[in-house]
Amino acid sequence: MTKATKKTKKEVIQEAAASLFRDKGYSATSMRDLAEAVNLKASSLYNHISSKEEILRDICNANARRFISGMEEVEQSGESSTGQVRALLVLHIRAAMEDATSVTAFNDEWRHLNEPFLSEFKSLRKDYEQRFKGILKAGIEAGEFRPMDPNVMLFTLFSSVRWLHDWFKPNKKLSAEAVESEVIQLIMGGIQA
Amino acid sequence: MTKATKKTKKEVIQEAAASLFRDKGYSATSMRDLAEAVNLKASSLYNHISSKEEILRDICNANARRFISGMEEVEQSGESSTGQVRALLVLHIRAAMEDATSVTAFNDEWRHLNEPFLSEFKSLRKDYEQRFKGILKAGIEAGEFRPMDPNVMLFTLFSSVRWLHDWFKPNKKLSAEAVESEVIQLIMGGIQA
DNA sequence: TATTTGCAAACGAACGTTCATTCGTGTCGT
DNA sequence: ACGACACGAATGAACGTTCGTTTGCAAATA
Repeated sequence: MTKATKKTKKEVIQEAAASLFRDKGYSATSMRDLAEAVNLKASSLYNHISSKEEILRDICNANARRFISGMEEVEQSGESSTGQVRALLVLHIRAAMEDATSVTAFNDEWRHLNEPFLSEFKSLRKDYEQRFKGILKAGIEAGEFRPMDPNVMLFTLFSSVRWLHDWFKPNKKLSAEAVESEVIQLIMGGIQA
Repeated sequence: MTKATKKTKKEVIQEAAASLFRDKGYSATSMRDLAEAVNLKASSLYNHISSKEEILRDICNANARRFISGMEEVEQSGESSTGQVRALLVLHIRAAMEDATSVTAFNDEWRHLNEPFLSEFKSLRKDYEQRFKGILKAGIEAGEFRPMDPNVMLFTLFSSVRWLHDWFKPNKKLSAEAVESEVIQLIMGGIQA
């Protein structure tokens, strides 16, 4: 073993699930698919997890935590609006590239949560959006960004970094760092005054 | 009524399906859900369509046609690279706003196609991407756009307009025209030299 | 020995789809 | 104007399959 940290079987299952959710979607991924991916039978999964939805819930919560704590760090940084947006872009881009499977589930599959978790999740998400929008508004008022509808700005920013987990495979010609810097350049160039 | 043509039941079913596919995803939408949405029983649907997958196929094909014919028009326009990209952005934005449900299925659910339709679709998509990328490369070489990896450019453009079908609801404060012009401004500002 | 893990078997529910049948409507030949 | 007939549309019942999950028990691990 080259890896020092030993993964629990539960973590192995969660990662395999995230990968299947990305490739086929939550609904189209069966517990038998998942079991096969971790060399078990479907019934054995339940020694480690309590339901299919719990897996999705854990994935969504872990990612929500990641983004919210990143947001908090940015808010307390004292940076300019430009610096804050740049830092948030880095947060999104790194997450998409380092944890592609997990972020996909977070982005695309959360709607399959059941209540009350669905509402909880949506409210976390809304909160994050509001705080992001606040930064954009401040930047517009400060004259750092072009005058523009902050909603359009916000969702265009969000979307621009959403393709990464879908299409990006690092290679010789195009490193992760290069992608990061080019995407940021492109987007910041579009919003700056 | 501006539209003279009466919708066939098949079209009604297709539109209801597109809407359900957007809200719940293809896999999570059952034929009984769909039947209920058009006030029928599941078995009755098969008087009008031949399978669940056929519905998805029709949605994907209709949208593929739309984008490809738009691309052909742009290629023959003799516009500058800037003008061509701008026209393609309009194409994507209008499609997302006028046909939100259909475009969503097109964007997100095509992977549930079975062979051989899946491969056919992917090859159409690839072709479209290559032609779009060609325009971007020409713009870079002509000095109209910043020197940048064309793949990063391409996929960032694609993604930027993908939020529209998800989030945009026209209202008094933000018309479709305003969104269109602001998004274009933002993106073109990001890529122009 | 006590606890954790895995598995075969089985569960009810839901899935997409097929089938025989029914009902209404328009079109025949007469 | 008439019954005969074809046809599009809708239905309830049922098909075989797959779904997520539970159960009882054996093997491994502590």
